[in-house]
Amino acid sequence: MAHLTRPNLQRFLDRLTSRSVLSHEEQQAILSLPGHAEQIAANRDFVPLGQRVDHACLIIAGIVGRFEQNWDGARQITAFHLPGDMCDLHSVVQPVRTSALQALSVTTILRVPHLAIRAVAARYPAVAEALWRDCMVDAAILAEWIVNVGRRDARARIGHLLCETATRLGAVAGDSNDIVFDLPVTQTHLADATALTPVHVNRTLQSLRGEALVDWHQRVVRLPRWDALVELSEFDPAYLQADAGPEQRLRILQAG
Amino acid sequence: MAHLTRPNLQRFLDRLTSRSVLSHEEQQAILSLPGHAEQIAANRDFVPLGQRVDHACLIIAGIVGRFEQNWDGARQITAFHLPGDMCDLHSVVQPVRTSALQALSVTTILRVPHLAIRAVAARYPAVAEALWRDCMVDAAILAEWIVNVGRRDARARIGHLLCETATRLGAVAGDSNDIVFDLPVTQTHLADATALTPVHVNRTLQSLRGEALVDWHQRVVRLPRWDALVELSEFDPAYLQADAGPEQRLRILQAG
DNA sequence: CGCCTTCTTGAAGGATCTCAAGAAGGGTGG
DNA sequence: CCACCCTTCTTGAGATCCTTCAAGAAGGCG
Repeated sequence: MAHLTRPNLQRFLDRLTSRSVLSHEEQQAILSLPGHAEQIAANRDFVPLGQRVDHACLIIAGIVGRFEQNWDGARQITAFHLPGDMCDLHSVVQPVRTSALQALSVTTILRVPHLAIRAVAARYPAVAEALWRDCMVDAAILAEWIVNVGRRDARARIGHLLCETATRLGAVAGDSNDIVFDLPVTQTHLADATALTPVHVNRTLQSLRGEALVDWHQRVVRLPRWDALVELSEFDPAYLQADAGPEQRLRILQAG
Repeated sequence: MAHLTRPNLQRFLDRLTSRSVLSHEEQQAILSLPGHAEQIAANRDFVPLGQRVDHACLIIAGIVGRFEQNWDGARQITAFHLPGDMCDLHSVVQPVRTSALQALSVTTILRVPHLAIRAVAARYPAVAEALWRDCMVDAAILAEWIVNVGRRDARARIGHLLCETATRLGAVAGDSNDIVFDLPVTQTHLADATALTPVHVNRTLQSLRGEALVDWHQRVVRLPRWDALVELSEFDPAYLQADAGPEQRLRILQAG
C-alpha cells in the first residue's frame, strides 16, 4: 500500500509548504510517512470519543466533521475537514480525544501512526514547527466559527460557511464570479455546523436560491454571484492564511 | 525589571509542566525569558488587528478578551485569557494577527519577545512541544465555545462560561460546593462572550440568582450550588485537560 | 457633588424552533 | 426496468426565546 500513500501525502505536504519553508530532505521525510488507507461509510464515527489514539487521519477523499455532543443529543459540528487535511493533527501532541470525527459522506482516509509523525517531527524541528503552524490555522478557523454561530443571522451564517469551504477547497481561483464545487453533505449536516435546525437551513437555502446566491443540487454547490455572497456573509479570507506568497512562508525555529 | 519577570514566568511554567514534562534545564530556560511588564487600562486594545507582532503577552493580573469584530460593530469574544496565560502564544509561530486582544479590566501583562521564545523552543524541542500542546488546549476551549454559543440556551450558556472560568482559575478545589472567584468583567463583556445581548444577560443572571445558582456582585462571582450549576450547564471539564496527573504528562518528541 | 459607566426594567417585535406530515430523490432487489 | 424503501428535502402553522428600543436606577470615581 506504500506506493499509494505517497501521492496522498503530497497533498498534505503542499498544505504545509504553502505556509512553511521545508528543505528537500524534510519534505522527503514527510512523503515517506507510512500509513494505510481505509474507506469509511457516510455518517460513521471513525474516531470515537474518549479513547487514546495512536494515529492521525489524513483525508484523501470525502469530507469529515468534527462533532461535539450535547446531553440531549443536539449535535454541533465544530469543523469541516477536507481532502488534504490531517484532521486530528493535534492528537500527535495530545492523544486524548475530546471530540469525535465522523465521515459526512463516503470518505477515504489514511491512518498515519503517531510514532512515525513524532519521529519526523523530533528529527526535523522545522517539520514540528510546520505542523504546529498548521494546527494554528485550524484554531483560527475555530475562532471564526464562533463568530459565525454567534453573531450572524441564518443567511450570512450559511453563506459564510460556503465561502469558507469554497476557499479551502481551492475552488475560488482567478477572478471568476461563478464558483462551483462538490460538497457531499446533507442539509442536516449543514444545520449541525451552523447551529440551526434542518428546517431553517432548508428555508434559508431557498431564500438564498431565490436571489441566485446559492444553487445547490445533487451535492454540487454553485455560487453564481460570489462577490455578492462574500458581501452578504462578510467573508474575509484572511484568517485562512491561504494566500501566503512565498515571502510569507515561515521557518523561525532555528537553534542558535 | 528582570527580577520581576521571573515569578510571573513561574506561573506560566506551572501551566506548561501541568501537562508536559520538562527537565530542570528547560524549566530554567523558560524562567529566564526576558520581558517587560506593562499596565493596560480597561477596555483597551493592546494588540490591535492586522499588524505583525514581535512579542507574546503573558497575563500577570486581570483578564483579557480575544475579540473578533463584525462589520456592523457586533463584537464577539472568542476567548477569555486569565492570569498565567500566554494569551497569544500562537503568534510565536504565526505572527500575523487575526484577532484583537483587549483588556477587560485593568490588566498587567508581560511582553515577551518572540525572538527569545523561539530561541528557547529551538534549543529545547521539548519546550516547543509543550508550547504546541498548550496551544492545543486553547483550541479545545475554542471548540467548546462553539458548542456553547451554538447549542445551549442563555442560562446554560452563561452557566457553562462561569463553570469553565472557575475551573481555569483554579477556584474549583476540593469537593466544596461553594465556589468564589474574582471576575472583573461587565455584563456587556459576558454578552460579547456568550453571543447574547447585554439585556438578556442581565435577565438571565437574575433568573440564575433567583435559583441561588449564581451570585455576582462587585465583580465577585459566587456559585453556591456548584453541582447544580454544572448539571444545568452540562459542564464537563475534560476538554480543559486540567486534571492531568503526573502519569498523563507528556514528552513525546524525542529524536531517535 | 456630579458625571459616566453599568445595571435594571418594560413592552413589542422578530428570527428561529418545534412538531408534523407530505414530496422527492437515490439506491437496491426482484 | 420497475417497485419498494429509506433517507433527504420541503412545507405549514403555532410557539418561544431572544432582541430591540427606550429610559430610569444604581454604582463608582474624581
